Amino acid sequence: MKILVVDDEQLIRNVIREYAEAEGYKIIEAQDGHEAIEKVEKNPDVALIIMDIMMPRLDGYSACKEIFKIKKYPVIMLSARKEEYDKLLGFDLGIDDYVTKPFSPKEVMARIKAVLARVNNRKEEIYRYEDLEVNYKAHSVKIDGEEIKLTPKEYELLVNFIDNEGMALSREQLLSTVWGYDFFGDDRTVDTHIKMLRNSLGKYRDLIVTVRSLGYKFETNKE
Amino acid sequence: MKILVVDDEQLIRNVIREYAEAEGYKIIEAQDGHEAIEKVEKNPDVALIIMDIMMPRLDGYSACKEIFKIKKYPVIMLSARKEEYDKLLGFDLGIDDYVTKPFSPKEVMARIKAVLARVNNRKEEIYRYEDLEVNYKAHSVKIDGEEIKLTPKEYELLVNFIDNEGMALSREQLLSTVWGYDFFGDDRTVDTHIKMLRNSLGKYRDLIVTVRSLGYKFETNKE
DNA sequence: CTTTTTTTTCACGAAATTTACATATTCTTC
DNA sequence: GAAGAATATGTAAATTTCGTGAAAAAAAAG
Repeated sequence: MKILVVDDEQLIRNVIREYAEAEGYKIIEAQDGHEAIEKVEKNPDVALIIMDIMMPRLDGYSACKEIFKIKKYPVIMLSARKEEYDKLLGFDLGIDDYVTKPFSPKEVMARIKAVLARVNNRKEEIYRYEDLEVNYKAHSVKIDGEEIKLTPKEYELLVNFIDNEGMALSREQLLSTVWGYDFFGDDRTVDTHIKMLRNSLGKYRDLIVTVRSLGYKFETNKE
Repeated sequence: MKILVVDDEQLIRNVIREYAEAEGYKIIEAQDGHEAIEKVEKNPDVALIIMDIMMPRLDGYSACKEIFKIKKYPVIMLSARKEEYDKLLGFDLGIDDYVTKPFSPKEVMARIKAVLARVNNRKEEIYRYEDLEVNYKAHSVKIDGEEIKLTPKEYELLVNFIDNEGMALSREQLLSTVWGYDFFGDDRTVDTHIKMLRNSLGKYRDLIVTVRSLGYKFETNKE
């Protein structure tokens, strides 16, 4: 999970990097608002932004405003003085949390976790097609009311297909979204998992359509 | 649904009002403990009280004591310093949640929702499934009418599972809700406690289902 | 302060899952 | 309908994840 740390003080960036990397997060740094915007554009998959308010060139508020035009990212604000907090509330920018300097690294880590947990907790729907039912909350799949057991990869694959219903996905795409950007294995691994997922899907095995020379797609006949 | 916000700082009251009304809640305000008691007497149908600890005239802690004599309302406490939590916990007043200042409006809203959801799920004082019985008030668990002894962590875990029946919970989620958001230990600690809880649950050990590569869920077959 | 209970860490083995790869099958093109 | 290319399938080895017990650490009780 990527975190973008925006602060003009290198010491602050280093401290957060050290602690966050120990927790398994990937850190990207920026020194000011402008650089923050650039980094977000290059790394649209950052999960959280930690942003100082007072910075040269472009301050934290303004940078957030710009960044939110691209996408509404979760943000934790850093600031030196308490009064700035009141301003923040007034601005109603949609800041997720706020930490005053000086802070303990432990506190920042706790807040990072808290914000990410809250943001990630928004799955609630159930996907249905005929007698196929995917319950995201329960992490379960039912066919004809009977729960079928999927391995983690099968489940992730299926969810990814459903999220991109009707769209052909290349093996590379599937590898990078389901397996992760750091997977260095064989393309054909996908085929094996498709095979297993199809078997698990039983009478719905044909929802996964082979797109020759490209990859696969999930397609229902509902129109 | 009515929420009573008790804080001497108008800014805080305004912020909470603004966010809560956007979510469809009705807000009543009070500036101190005495006023809070008055407002509760006038509006006995409030669904939740958000209360600051440090206030002039009558502090939040004492106000709660008085209010609970009327009725046990769900309460979220606000406080400026962390040490104040410990006091709260020590006094075991039955606070549902607490938030440290400075807080993010979103965090408070998330907690409001969580507390209300939990309270609504607990209309009954006792959770029952077949011969499993959890008495929230008494903090006790019975199987076949026999009380079983759970350690505090086992009990908290079980209650958390029941509150989220059917939902797959990651180890991180369990750690942050049962252990607290500032727990910095090993993920696998959860496994050990699951093991112990399962052993304690005897014939109901299978109600706790492992969700491979994710965590665990509490699942009954009742439909 | 000592004893007891509870919590946490950790490492091992078992079980489930993932991967690679060999072979079979299907599809496309001519 | 044959050749070549791409996909499907079966198998077994490699890896990951989980359950468990034991011991260390921490907290609570005496």
